[in-house]
Amino acid sequence: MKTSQPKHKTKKRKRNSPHGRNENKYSTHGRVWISKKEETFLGYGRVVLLERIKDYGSITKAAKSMGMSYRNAWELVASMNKLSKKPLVDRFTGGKGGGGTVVTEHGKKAIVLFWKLRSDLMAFLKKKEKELLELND
Amino acid sequence: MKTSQPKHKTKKRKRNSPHGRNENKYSTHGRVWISKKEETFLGYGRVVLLERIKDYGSITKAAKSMGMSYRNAWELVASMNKLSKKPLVDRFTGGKGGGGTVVTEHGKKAIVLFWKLRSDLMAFLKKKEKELLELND
DNA sequence: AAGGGTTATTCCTTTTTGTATATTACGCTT
DNA sequence: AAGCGTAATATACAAAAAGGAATAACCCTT
Repeated sequence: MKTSQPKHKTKKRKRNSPHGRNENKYSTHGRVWISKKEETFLGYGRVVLLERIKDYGSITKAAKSMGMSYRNAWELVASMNKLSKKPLVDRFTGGKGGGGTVVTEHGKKAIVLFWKLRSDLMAFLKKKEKELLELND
Repeated sequence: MKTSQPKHKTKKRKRNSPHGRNENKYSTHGRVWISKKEETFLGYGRVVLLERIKDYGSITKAAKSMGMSYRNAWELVASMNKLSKKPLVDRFTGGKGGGGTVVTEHGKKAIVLFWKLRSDLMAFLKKKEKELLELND
């Protein structure tokens, strides 16, 4: 899964001062989202939710798996589908297993596209963090 | 001032569809901030506040000028100064004019540095927005 | 000594946000 | 026809965040 943590710690060493104590360094943070008509379409939480739905086939289970209330999850899904010309998920109620929700092909493309956007942002932030050294004097 | 709007509309033409109606296009948005020890140090609102303080020499007037409560502004200033090794502003109470707050040289450098970070983010977002065309099919 | 305008601080109200719970509809399964 | 687990929806409650107002402290000016 895109959002899972690596199983082992990275070998990269945390930079300490030459005197051996940890410094409080400035760090850059950022968020990106995609919107349409002043309304949020895709953001980090929404895309994670989409992935969980893809994994579980159910809004209920997806919401529970990430500690989110069903109502909140449902509202996010409704908003995303409303703003997208082609739906990101197909929902059906009743039937085998009581119903379910599946991510469409278009939804999967949206997921990939957002992760690309976000990883590029992360690279941007990492690069920019080095420019903050002048604040540390 | 960095945050003021241009006096005249830009000549750049808004892109319409070939059929003449305005489309609802996807747009990218983003935010950046600088933090230290999991606490926000500099963000958009904070830096705008710093600039207003630089212009007015007073937290009270700066806050009023941007529709912010004095209390909120004071808390932001206190947080920024607390997190910065060298203070961003010097505050003095009583005296000529009742007191005041001035932005230090280090504070001015922080302002410039943050605007550079943010303008680079804006350029990044503008570039990334073109990659969203595949969502518009 | 009084005034003025600012910083600094506290208390309380209001607004917003999130959560918990309950109910209905649905359609396949048995 | 009854059961099942889900989507869909509404209501009430709780927690948290934001905002407003009031007050004290400060020190120069007059």
